[in-house]
Amino acid sequence: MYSQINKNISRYVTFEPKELEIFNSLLEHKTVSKKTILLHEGEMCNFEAFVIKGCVRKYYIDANGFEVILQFAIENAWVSDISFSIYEDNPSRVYIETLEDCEFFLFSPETKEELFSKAPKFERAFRILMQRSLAVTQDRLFNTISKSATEKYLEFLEHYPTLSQRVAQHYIASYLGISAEFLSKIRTKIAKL
Amino acid sequence: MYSQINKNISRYVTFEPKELEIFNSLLEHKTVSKKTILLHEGEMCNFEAFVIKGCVRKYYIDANGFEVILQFAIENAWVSDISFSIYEDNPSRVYIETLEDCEFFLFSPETKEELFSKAPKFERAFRILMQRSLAVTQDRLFNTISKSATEKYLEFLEHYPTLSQRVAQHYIASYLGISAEFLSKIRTKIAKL
DNA sequence: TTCATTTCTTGTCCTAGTTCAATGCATGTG
DNA sequence: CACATGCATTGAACTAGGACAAGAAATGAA
Repeated sequence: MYSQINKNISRYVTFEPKELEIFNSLLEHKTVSKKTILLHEGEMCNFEAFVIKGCVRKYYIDANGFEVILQFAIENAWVSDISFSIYEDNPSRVYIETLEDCEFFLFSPETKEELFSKAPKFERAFRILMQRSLAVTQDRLFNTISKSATEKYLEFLEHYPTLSQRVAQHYIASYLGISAEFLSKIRTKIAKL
Repeated sequence: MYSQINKNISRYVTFEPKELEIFNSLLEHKTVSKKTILLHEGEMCNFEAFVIKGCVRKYYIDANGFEVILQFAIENAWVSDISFSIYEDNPSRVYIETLEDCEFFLFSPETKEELFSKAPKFERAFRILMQRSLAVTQDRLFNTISKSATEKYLEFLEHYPTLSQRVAQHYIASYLGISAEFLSKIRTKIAKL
């Protein structure tokens, strides 16, 4: 049950069995059905979630009412809204929604603190996870700015080979920052090659 | 001399004078003249820099030879290439260049480790800094995807009021992900209002 | 002060991607 | 099963922004 998350958290920092025990004891296990919104815009995000099974999307709604998907999180990924740390008092601007039936491990900010005080090495592990998310996001920013829609789509397929089967195309379009219609045209063009 | 950086690092974590002393003793002070490249593509980034004075840009070069600016760092900001943490063995894909005469405090990865072992609370401070960078980058990704060039430029002016005076316009264009010519057209249109 | 280099502006033409239908196809639900 | 809703496709018309070129203005080095 805990092997997935323990493997994930141990990727860059090695933990003692005892430390992992503390970690596991603080996790909350949760099952959520498809199409459930875990976090609404305007709420405070009081969790950090590790996806054991399933798929979620994290998205903003822009000034014109369009959804912009910031992240897909599938098995072994973390999701949360960390933007509260920018505008400390302000509530979240993002939505987090399950796209499939999901299974999670959850943390509240308080239990995270408890973890850090009981086993300080986790501070380091979470710093490195954060660092990796930043690197991924920077990479995506670069791609968004410098690549054509077709290039972005092909790269997406390479990077998330299973995802294109699992989620609706218009979500992928939204993730890539292009219209659903245009993605469809790209796909027919690619298929003809 | 150390008050700026100490204020910065103490923003989210409170340190004892002794801890700050350790921190300061590990910093390397460096003066670099304008137009110096601190990090070339293909090198390992062996520093994390805090800008005391001056301005630097961090950029990629895309497949067509175009520069894409990922970050401007001015006084009290941190710059580094953290992408090494994604592709552990791979060297950096980014350049870091001073745009003005600059003064820095520098850290090597080794001294950072030394700091963490001597004063573990810094692990936390750097985790939170990382988290903030991630939030800023996510925000920027959202803007890049969902806003028009004009909106992005106006927001840039609001967010970095001094920067538009300090750096060449084509750098700003590159940061916004638009062509220098188009930015110029936007500016004349705005001026006519 | 002069010449060279970089930066900024402006115009013209062009294209990648959008918007708005309309249509067909899946799907899930009672 | 039928029907409603959501999803993907296609086409036509449109537009934001890019590419290119040429000139003006600013900066800087000698």
